[in-house]
Amino acid sequence: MEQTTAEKILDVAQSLVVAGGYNGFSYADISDAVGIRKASIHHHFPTKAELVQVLVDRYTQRAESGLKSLREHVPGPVEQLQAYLNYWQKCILDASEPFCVCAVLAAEIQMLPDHVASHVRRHFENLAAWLTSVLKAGAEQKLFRLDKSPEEEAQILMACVHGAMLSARALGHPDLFAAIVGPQLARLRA
Amino acid sequence: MEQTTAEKILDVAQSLVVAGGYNGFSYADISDAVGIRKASIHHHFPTKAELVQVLVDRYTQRAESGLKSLREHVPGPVEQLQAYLNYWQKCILDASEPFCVCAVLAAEIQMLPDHVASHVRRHFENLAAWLTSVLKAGAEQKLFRLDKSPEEEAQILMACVHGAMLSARALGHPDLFAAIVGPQLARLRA
DNA sequence: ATTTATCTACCTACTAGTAGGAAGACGCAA
DNA sequence: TTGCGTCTTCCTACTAGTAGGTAGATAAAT
Repeated sequence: MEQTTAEKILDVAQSLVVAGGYNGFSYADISDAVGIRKASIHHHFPTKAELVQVLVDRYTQRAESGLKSLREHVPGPVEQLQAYLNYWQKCILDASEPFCVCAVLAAEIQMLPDHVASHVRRHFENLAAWLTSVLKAGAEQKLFRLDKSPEEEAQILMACVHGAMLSARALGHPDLFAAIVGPQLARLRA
Repeated sequence: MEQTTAEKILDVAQSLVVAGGYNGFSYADISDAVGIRKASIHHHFPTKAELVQVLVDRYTQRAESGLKSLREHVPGPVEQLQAYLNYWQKCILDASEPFCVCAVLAAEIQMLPDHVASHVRRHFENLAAWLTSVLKAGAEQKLFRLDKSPEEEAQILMACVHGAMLSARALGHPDLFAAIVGPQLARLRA
């Protein structure tokens, strides 16, 4: 077996969350897509809250290790940031993952189960921290020219990325992502 | 009577949408909050899709007339933009409307009823158009210095605003909105 | 022999939505 | 003014369908 049932469930659930948020899908939807009965999903993930929590956890960990390996394997801070933005641009353009799981969930965070909400928040913190460290490194090497502190610039950049995803989705115009995010990177470069 | 039942329903529904999106509330929730029976809501709004469509329509119209009156009654483009950002900053800080209705809905636009989705898209178009015209006017008066076209700068700004809302909500830190959006205005000023 | 994964069958609570009626408000004619 | 029909609003009572979740059996794997 190349992929466990639990992983199939998580994959399907993730794309359903990306499409419509926490309340936008049901166990029946997963059941249909995976090809097992509804009750079998409960065997792997007793409750929906638990399922989404695991899903967000997996997403956060993957993101963290992906970002970490960018820092390790991509030469300079400018290129690291570019690679991050390229990743999302590709995901949006080919519609493979047209939105960040945690961004959708953040929009409805007020009515999310507590555990899910805190995991979503943590992803935002991790991403902001990563951007901060890249910007800081770039500024020290005089590759970036920051108007504000690395922390603040990271928050601005993160907001632009999420906002760009939202605009691209709302206006049904995937190219908007690059059009919004590109100039932001350009303006940071020294 | 100072407020009709239909208006009460729309008000309650709007704050429920802001909190949890299209699938984050039910007629029963509205029923509880307004103090009428579930069936009575169907009298005013036969279907949920219709209710949300009217709600988005009302929201879009209010936004449009609000933005229009800013352009008419606030002296200069810089101040008009500032007033728009101040409005949202106030809404977020006092938690009276901590998120844009259309931004929440945009996040789940893929599974929204068609009519609702198109109304949401139109709000994004309207807002982008307003920002474009303010930026264009400001650039002509040498009050703004734009790196890109007014259209592109408007998209960037709109994305920042929505992203800032999202970050403020996700991180539970309302001040973040101003911290993100403030510098963006500052950098546009000539 | 126990654990794991799946199934059928079911439950309760809730979903959006409907049917039909009661109470009142409206205008209008005698 | 009274009385009549109509329209609006809200109600109780209901429907069919779906939500998340459970119980218990079966079969295979360890």
